[in-house]
Amino acid sequence: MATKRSAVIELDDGVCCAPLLAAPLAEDEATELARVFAALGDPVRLRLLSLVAAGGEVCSCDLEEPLGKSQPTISHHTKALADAGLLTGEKRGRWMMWRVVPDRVEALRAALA
Amino acid sequence: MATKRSAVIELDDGVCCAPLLAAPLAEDEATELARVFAALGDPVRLRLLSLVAAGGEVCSCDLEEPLGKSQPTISHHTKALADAGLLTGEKRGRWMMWRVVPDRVEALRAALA
DNA sequence: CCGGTACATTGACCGCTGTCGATACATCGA
DNA sequence: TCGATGTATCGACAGCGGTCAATGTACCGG
Repeated sequence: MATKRSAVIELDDGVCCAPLLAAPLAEDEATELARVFAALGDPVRLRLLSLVAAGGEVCSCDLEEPLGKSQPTISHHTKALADAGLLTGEKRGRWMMWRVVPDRVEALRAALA
Repeated sequence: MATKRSAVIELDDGVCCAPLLAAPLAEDEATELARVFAALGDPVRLRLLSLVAAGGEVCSCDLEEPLGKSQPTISHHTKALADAGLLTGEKRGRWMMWRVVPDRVEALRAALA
């Protein structure tokens, strides 16, 4: 389907800020929001996110050990969080440096208002 | 497993308020938080939640039509949200009346701080 | 150019979950 | 008591998603 790729853009364009508890959510809004919440619906990804947040900037290689997961699994989770717009990756040399996207987290908080 | 049932109690006891982005999450905390986020990781449940929030108090029978899902499916989702502590149900006569738990939503917002 | 390193992708396995029809249970009106 | 109504549960099915070994790809040092 064509809508598969990027939930980031749509969310940043306003869907995120529609308060969940104020008015009934449209199906499209609900789908986009659910995609982001689903990205947080895994304990490994939550811990990964908090590790990156704590470190400010963390490379994938430094995540395998504390999370106790294989390298492909780490890559899978970072991709999932990046697709949800919660993480941003920058390739620096051989290392992939990850940072959280504070605006995105804040948007989620706004959606729960 | 014995820890399957209720994520409600543990979360209310403080796990919820551990800010995600401040310090690395412990595995237990991450598991509990992920359970709640996962409950929000479905578009039908998000719309259900917003419908209940908008109505203040809504019975299951009034959810089938706007959500376009069968009665067992509605029951499944209300149970999932209730298990996550986001919904409270009270049986009144033949009807099951649902209300959102604002404290729980606020706890989630706090976790994203 | 070559070997090693960091990461991404693929393929496969398996458990979880959203969905519905059928059925059971509870409650109310007559 | 009986039938009707609102929910919950069960069984089954299909698709999604987390996991890892194997492999591919990009980058660096020598």
